[in-house]
Amino acid sequence: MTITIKDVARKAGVSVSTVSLVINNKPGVTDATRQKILKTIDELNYHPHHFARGLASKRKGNIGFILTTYHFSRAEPFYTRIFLGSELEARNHNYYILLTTVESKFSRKDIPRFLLEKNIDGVILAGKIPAGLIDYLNRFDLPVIYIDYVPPKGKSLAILMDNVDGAIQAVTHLNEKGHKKIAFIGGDISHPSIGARLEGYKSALKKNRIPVSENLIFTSASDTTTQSGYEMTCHLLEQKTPFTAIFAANDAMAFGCMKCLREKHIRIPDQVALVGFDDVEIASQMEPKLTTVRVNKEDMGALAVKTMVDIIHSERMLQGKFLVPVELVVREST
Amino acid sequence: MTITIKDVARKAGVSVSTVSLVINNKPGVTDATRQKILKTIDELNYHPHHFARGLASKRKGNIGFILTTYHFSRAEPFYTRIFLGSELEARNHNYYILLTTVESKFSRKDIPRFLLEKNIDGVILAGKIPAGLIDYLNRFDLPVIYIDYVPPKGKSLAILMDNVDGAIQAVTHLNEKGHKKIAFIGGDISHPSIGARLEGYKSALKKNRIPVSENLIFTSASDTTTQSGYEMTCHLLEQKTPFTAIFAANDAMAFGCMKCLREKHIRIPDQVALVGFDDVEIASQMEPKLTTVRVNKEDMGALAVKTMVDIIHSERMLQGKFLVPVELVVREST
DNA sequence: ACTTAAAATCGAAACGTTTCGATAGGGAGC
DNA sequence: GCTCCCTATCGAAACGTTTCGATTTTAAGT
Repeated sequence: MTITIKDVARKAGVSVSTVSLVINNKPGVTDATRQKILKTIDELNYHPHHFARGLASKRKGNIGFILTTYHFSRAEPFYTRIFLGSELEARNHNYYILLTTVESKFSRKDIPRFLLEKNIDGVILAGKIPAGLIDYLNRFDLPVIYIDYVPPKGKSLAILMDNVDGAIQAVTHLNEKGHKKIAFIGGDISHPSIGARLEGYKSALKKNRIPVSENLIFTSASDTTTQSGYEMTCHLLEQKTPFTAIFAANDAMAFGCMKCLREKHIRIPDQVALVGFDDVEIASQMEPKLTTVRVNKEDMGALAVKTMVDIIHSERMLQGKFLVPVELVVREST
Repeated sequence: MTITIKDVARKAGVSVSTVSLVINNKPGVTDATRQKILKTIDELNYHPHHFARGLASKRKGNIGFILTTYHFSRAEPFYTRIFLGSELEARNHNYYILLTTVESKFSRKDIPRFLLEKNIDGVILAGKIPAGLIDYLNRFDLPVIYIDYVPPKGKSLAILMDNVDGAIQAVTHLNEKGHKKIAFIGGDISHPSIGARLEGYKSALKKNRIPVSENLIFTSASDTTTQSGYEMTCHLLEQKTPFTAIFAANDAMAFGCMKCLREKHIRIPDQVALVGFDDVEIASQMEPKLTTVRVNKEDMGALAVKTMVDIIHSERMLQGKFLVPVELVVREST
């Protein structure tokens, strides 16, 4: 019933092994033969049997994709979009993505089956992943790529958004709009992304010969929520240090800033300009629409897969950090 | 390096085929032998090779899951959650879910690879799927299960939320709160879910001996957006027919109702009570928090997989509609 | 204890590929 | 025309299971 490589070989008048060479794009086949086989494959509508391939070769043709249930199912489709980019890119390379979620706290019952069955050529981890699982993973010599997260210890390959550059773009933009007194509303500085954004903020100020004033930097909040953004902004206002713009460490905090400014009847952007970071879905639906920094999420996912395929084929692991460029989206708040 | 069924057989002192029987839970093995083999499997930490299994048997151990890119990546994680339920359930049955997205308009280039390679035992389609793809699918004799969608023609098996019952619950709740004059704000009646909700509305009124007044039924909008909800509510108010409650066909429209009522300084729930449908993420964050009807999305996904596994093992296709129960979530708007 | 049927266990082929050592074919150099 | 080599092609083993017919064991009936 199903069409096998034998059918192709017979119809094309060659041996099975020659067809195999063609399928796998290997050298050592005359161009004429190759064309003939390709034509036959097309005519018969032949598709190699994934399982048979996986059995015979050591390659699995699958890439694992792990994220936490929380990250996957929350309303802001950040990791969902990253996955989407991965899936699309994987198709180009004829890989399947095996998506699985794990709980935020590690449990041995939770170990993805594709790991137990050694059913993948590599694994992509998106977002923060429980340390226990990372430890478990490191026991295999499987290629691992992190997206938007760097494990605290050990060597790794991570794909991250360029937070520093994003902050620089944001602050530079404010400066070009004439702002000199720019506040930073942050929190949880220990989080690498937030730290990087603060770093970019300072660096942009220096580049523009604006002195960095510690009075304008607010990082005492323990998280980066709308509530914290609200509170930090109130502190900023109470303190009376003059300022004309705010760079918030992420959009959630920026929404908090908006709320506080609105309550005090301070108009955005006339009296205070505001920039966020992340470009979450509702950023463009606020009043005023929020100027913010965006990363192409699909690109991050695609880059992870592309890199993974490279690693699998070259059989050499890579290490380090890939910084994906970000882009300033100018809207009404500046 | 990797542990195979042979290693298990050797260590347990039995033949490979006996081990195979045990792995597959087949009869014809002494309990003593079974226990011994099970123990050995555990000791060696053996896991059957997915590919080899797939090759030797005709079963693939994979279930395809298709939804449109649009449905997957929008902010309201409805289908994402359904997928999550499917994935969790699939683990219990030792199936992998192969997730892929397709564009909303069909293109031959877009046919999921797992279909071309015949790499799945069945396929689950969530949400509206392009007709071209459905036609293509029907050419195989693959089990197909639809979630939250029924294809317009042909026999099918669909898992749907119980819209009629949800509407009855909503209206009955309003009635219990003392409301007799309840308006229906809908739109796009041709959409099966919306039609069913209207039907449930009418049916609940009749059950409670409240006359159905066509003056209180608004279905002329062409879609079911917040904007339409807003406009319909304005019409309702202009018309002057007295009413004390609104049942909106979905949460988006309910938000539109809220906006209109707020503009006219009509207080919710004091002057007008409001019920929505769907329980989208932000329903619980509105002011006032919206009373609405919720379906357990994970359950829908899990049910689809459970049913699929049944079909695969029994080798008999099922047809019809499975209605998943819904639940009224009472919040501040009533 | 001996026969016999049923139950348990075994052995080998088959699934559709890849891979690698073997073979055939065709020029170049003499 | 005859070697020699290199390249293109081939054949068969191997991958880790399942499946089914064959064989052995067990237990029941005498």
